[in-house]
Amino acid sequence: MSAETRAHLTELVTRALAAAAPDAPAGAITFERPRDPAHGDYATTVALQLAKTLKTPPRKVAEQLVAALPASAWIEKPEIAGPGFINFRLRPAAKQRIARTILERGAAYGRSERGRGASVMIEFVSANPTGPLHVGHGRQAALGDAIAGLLERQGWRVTREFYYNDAGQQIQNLAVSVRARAQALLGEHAHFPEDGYHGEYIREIAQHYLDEVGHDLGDIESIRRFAVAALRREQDTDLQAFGVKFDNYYLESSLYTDGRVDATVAQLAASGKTYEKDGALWLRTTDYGDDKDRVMRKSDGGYTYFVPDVAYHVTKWERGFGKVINVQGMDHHSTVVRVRAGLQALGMGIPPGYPDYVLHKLVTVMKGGQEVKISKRAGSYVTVRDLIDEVGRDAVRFFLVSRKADTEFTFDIDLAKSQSEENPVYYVQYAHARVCRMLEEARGRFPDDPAAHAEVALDPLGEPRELALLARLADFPDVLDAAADELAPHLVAFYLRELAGEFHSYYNAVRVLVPESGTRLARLALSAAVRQVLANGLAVLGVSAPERM
RNA sequence: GCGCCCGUAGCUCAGUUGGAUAGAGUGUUGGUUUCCGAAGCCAAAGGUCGCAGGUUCGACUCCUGCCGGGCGCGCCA
Repeated sequence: MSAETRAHLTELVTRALAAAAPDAPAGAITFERPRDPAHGDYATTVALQLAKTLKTPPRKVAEQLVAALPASAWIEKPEIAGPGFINFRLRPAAKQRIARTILERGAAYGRSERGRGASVMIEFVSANPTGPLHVGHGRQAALGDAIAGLLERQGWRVTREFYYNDAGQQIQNLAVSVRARAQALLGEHAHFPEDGYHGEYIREIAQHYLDEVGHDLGDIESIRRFAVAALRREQDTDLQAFGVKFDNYYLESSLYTDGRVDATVAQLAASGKTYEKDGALWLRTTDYGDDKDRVMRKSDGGYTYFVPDVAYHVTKWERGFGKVINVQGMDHHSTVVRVRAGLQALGMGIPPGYPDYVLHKLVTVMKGGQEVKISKRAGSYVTVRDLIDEVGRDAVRFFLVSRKADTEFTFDIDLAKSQSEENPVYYVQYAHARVCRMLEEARGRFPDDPAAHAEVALDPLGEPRELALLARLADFPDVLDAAADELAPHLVAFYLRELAGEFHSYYNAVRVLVPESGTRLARLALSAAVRQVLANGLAVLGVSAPERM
């Protein structure tokens, strides 16, 4: 629903309410799109909602409201249906307007200022440099970047951040693994660590390391630095191929070197929310909904991982991000309560729900009819690179955001390959390419047609399919609003699938390039509007909108 | 055992924050191309919304209890 239409309908109903039911409690009037188009373009349930407080049957409330409704140039006289729905039907002129609006606004159609320029950070991927990115990271990358794209179009100042641990136990494990492989390559006897990284990439890194340093392995620290740098490069290359770009990389190690971890512990201790037991320092996270208290400082003096996590989120707050969204796998959900509890205990005035989390379920990968186990240590997991190489970047990105984050995702590689032409993304991209060709064809056949479709009279657009298409185009801003509010980019993917379907159906039923120029121009304008919305929607998801394919 | 998440058509999934007769894709079956892209379109068939209660004008949606699946439950990260 366009902003103008919403404002107009709200105005009409508000005036009718004031006239017919002055005692009605004030509340937001909402409109919905009926599932069945026969019920009109928009419907409101205010009569049903008010029936109880007004002590009047809902149907009667509806009748009184409709009787009091002022006349409008935008909508037909509404109908009452069922128990008391009020159904509105837009006049064709009101629907036709949307095409002009889209062509005038272009890439900005669907943008809003709801974020008011406030800063939001989206932290996602955040893979440690211990191996290539796996499909779970791919889901995070697709989700996080799409959410970032949504919020940018809602007027937020978005920062994409990648947080990683470059100095922990896992990194040490990586270095030891690489050293063992390097020693083996030199023909030396090497003890490979039990829980080491077994992937082939470890051997490659070891080989590259030897190529650089020769036979003298050097100390473990040199190996660590080399391995981390190599894996960071590989991850960056993959992310670039995926079309995801981060504004900032934050190193966990820096939290220690700049004293933030110690400062956080001291601050928590001062808050009175900690206690010593069994030689360790505990945080009373049960005060904030956790099911048990958590150790902050182990009896050996080291910190548990959630302490730097809290310190890290303090930096987000202090860097001015009033809104923070973390995109992580569901296996991290136990950290949600813990991190929030830590932030609360600091007493810095950070809101209880800070930060937001989008947790996604695991991606299971099927290949050759067998499940491929996702495990860094096993080294046999499917990487983001594998998927991109096999089914293409656009298909992977579209696919990975086509489902709600909290549902399990089965990515069958064989299926994705064999059916790649029937992927939803191809269907949507094909629609875009089809309009592009149409507009090109029109330029060739009717060189005298003005290019400025926005100036064209749109009243020839009256076919049911055209009106349905116009209504669908008008939904786009609402879809973006809902997707941004719910951090649910799959809504955009579904919308695009439906829009493309509506469009293909239209193009099969109606000829655009008819001799009559008024009709032709109006249909070309509608086509151009469809193309624009497809392009805008695909841009949100980070998927390209090809002009031909 | 405890906590969180999920359960909708054969399969993969939506469901507009409680609204009208439950929706797509895919698969199956049938139809469709002198003409702007058939990578398309049209139609049929396919349902105990996991089960049982409760809340109310009205429940796939909210509450309770079961059943099934996933994840987490360490002084690991």
